[in-house]
Amino acid sequence: MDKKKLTFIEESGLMFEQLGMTRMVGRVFGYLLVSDQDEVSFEQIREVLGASKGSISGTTRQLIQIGLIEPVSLPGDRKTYFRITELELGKLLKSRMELFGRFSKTLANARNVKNREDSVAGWLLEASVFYGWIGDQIDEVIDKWHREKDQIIKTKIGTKKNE
Amino acid sequence: MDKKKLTFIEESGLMFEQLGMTRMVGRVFGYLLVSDQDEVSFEQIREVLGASKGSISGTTRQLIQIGLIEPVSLPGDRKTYFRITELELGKLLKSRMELFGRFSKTLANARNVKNREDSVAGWLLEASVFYGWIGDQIDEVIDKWHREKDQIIKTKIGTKKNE
DNA sequence: TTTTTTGTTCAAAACTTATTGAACTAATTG
DNA sequence: CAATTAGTTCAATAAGTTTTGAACAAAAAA
Repeated sequence: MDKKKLTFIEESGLMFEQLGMTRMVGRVFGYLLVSDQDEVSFEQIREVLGASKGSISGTTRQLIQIGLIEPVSLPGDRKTYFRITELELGKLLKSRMELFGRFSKTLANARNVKNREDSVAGWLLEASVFYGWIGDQIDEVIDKWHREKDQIIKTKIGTKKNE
Repeated sequence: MDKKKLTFIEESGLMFEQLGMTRMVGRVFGYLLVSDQDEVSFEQIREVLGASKGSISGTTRQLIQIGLIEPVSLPGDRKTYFRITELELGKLLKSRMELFGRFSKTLANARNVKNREDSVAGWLLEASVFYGWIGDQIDEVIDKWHREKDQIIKTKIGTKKNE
């Protein structure tokens, strides 16, 4: 396997780790991203990543659960293959934003628990409104993306040439 | 200490854990949020949370580093006190969005590593543009918040009464 | 200067999470 | 049906992280 690809796979592992998932999740996802095949077999993943069957089994399960990859089975072939789910963009972001929604609720709750209307209480009110509001705003931005993406992508590629 | 507050402190711990920080970080922050004092001493935090000095020392350091709390010292008092930093809203969100910026770069990089212009490559282009673009959009949304927050908060409180 | 207070540091312990590997199940082939 | 292949499960282990606690440093008080 191409050295560049292996490097990329490790990078991907580290990135996913930073996003709160495991390194192995990032590696498997990274491998499927850069593979030159449409789908890759369980055994091939295990071999390239040098991991155990148990590890690949658990990791692919997680990735399927998150929705980042999907299993593929072929007639006349008992192996399981995997491929990248071409996610609707914004879904991952939306799910991350839900964390902020919960953060917002916790902040609102903090306010109820306080015995004093001090400056922190004022800030808590503002913050809980903010994090609630921002969720809706981001939904709108994502809608805008779907409406205008062709234009946005064209523009982006255009400007890239002049960098 | 109020039972409601202790419950809140634990909730806060769990939430911060989910955001990728430690439980103790969440607890200290939670305690400062709901405390009825403007600032709280090191020893008081240690006592309420039933943790060691070493633990409080490391945790407060982290929280200061993130910018969520700040140390306060008083003349004629050798103790260190801590209080919530009344963060400009949106800063936390912005720093989280930087992760998406990096995600975007990683996706763009994956595209360079591939030897084939397949459907995943197309998706990678779209995704890397998306995650770059969304960062700017969110900056705009945050600016909008600062311009219109008074109105937004008033509206939110108004609707809350009718829930 | 000696003592006390306040907080820091860091090695060890406790805990948590990820990974392996061997035994197992399910499905297919011959 | 027996043999083979593919993948799962789970207990044991490895790896990593957090917390403690004892020794230490800094600063103020006596």
